[in-house]
Formats: sequence, C-alpha cells, structure tokens
Amino acid sequence: MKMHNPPHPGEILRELCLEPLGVTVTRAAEALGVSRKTLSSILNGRAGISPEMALRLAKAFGTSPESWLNQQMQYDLWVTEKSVGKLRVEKLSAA
Amino acid sequence: MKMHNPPHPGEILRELCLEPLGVTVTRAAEALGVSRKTLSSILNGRAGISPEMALRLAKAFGTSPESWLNQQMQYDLWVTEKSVGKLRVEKLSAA
DNA sequence: AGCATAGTAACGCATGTCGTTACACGTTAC
DNA sequence: GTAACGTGTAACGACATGCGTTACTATGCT
Repeated sequence: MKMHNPPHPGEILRELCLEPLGVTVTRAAEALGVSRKTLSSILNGRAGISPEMALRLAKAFGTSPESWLNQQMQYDLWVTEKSVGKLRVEKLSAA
Repeated sequence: MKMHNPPHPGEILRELCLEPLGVTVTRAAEALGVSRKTLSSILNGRAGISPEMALRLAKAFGTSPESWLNQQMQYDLWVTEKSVGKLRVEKLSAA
C-alpha cells in the first residue's frame, strides 16, 4: 500500500511525544541538547530529521532511531515524487 | 538484531545490479539520467542515495525506492553512531 | 596506436541542518 | 498595566552534501 499523504515527522513528534508528556518545546530542546529553533523547525516541518537527531530522539523517548528515519524517508519520498515530475529513466535489463 | 557493518548502498548497487546485467557505469549513468560522476560517487561510497536517486534506481531496476533509501538509512545511522560519540541527551518522561 | 571505461580533482550551484541573536505575539501571573 | 514565559520565525553564518561540467589520469581491449 502506498502512503498518500504522510505527515512530516515533526507532527508525529509533537502529537505523540511532547503533548502526551506535557513537555514544552523549550524543555524538550534542552533535553535533546539542541537549540530551540532546531526543534521548532522540525516540529513545524521546516527541517527534516537528520540521523543524529534520530539518535537523540531515540535516546530521549526510548524508541528506535530507525522508526524516526523511516518516517522521514516516507515523507521525503512523497515530497520528491510530487515535486519531481516523471523522471526520464530507461529500464535496465541484461545488456 | 543490529547491523554491525552495513556496506554503503553503492556496493550493493554495483554487485547486485550492474555486474549481473553486465552494464557499464557509463551506460548505467545514461540510463538513469545522471552524470557518470554522480553514479561513480555513489558506487564508491562517496555520495549517498538521495530520494530522487532512489526513484531513478527503482524505475531502472524495477525495485522499490524504499529499499534503496532503507539501505542508505542503515548506513548513515551506522556512520553517525560511530562518528558521534555518546550524545548527551536526557531521557524525557512525564513532566 | 586508438578507443572505451573508470576514478577523481577542481569548481560552481542549490539545498539543508544547526547555531546564535533578535523580534513579535499570546497567555498567564503579579 | 507590566512582567515572565512559551512559541514561531526572520536574518545571518558555518558547514555538509548532491549534482553537474570539464579535464586529467590510468587501464584495458582491439
């Protein structure tokens, strides 16, 4: 099945991690060891989740880095598919 | 289980896609619609697989973009874990 | 010799992550 | 009203990365 409109990972982060714990953005940024702006950019979909950030999130919330990067991947792929039109690519088979 | 030494995706690309088909780097680059240098950089582990490249590879080889990006993710994560030492991150629980 | 293949260095361009600083807006407390 | 806090965000710089072109080098095949 295809993801038709995956949310950016920042949305999930806010709704599934920060809000349930009642943690403020400022507090979470401190805990993660990044600037408030960096976290804010992610939460608002203006920045993606870098591998290092995935490791930080995993440590802070007791999840796996892969789960965060997977979400990011799905989102990036969706965005790229939409922005890039049809790519002119030949199918490669036996020479 | 943990990946202890994931190869960069370029290795897989060369060994599992180009070589079996007997396709040259130059030819593959043409088919993919990228420069020879761009493909070469990937094959030799000097560049990662971007979302757009994943789409190209998927089209050319009849695979899924996710499979390529997943390999890239595993590799990036492994590299980041090694390069970045222990991240100072607080565990976040209920406020 | 002549040609194809491959790796790579130099450069430039665009984008993206992250930090600091600073400003504007809301909400809550005094 | 005013002060404090939380939040979003614009501006700026630092740095990395993906991609392209061009050109040089090396290696192999005919």
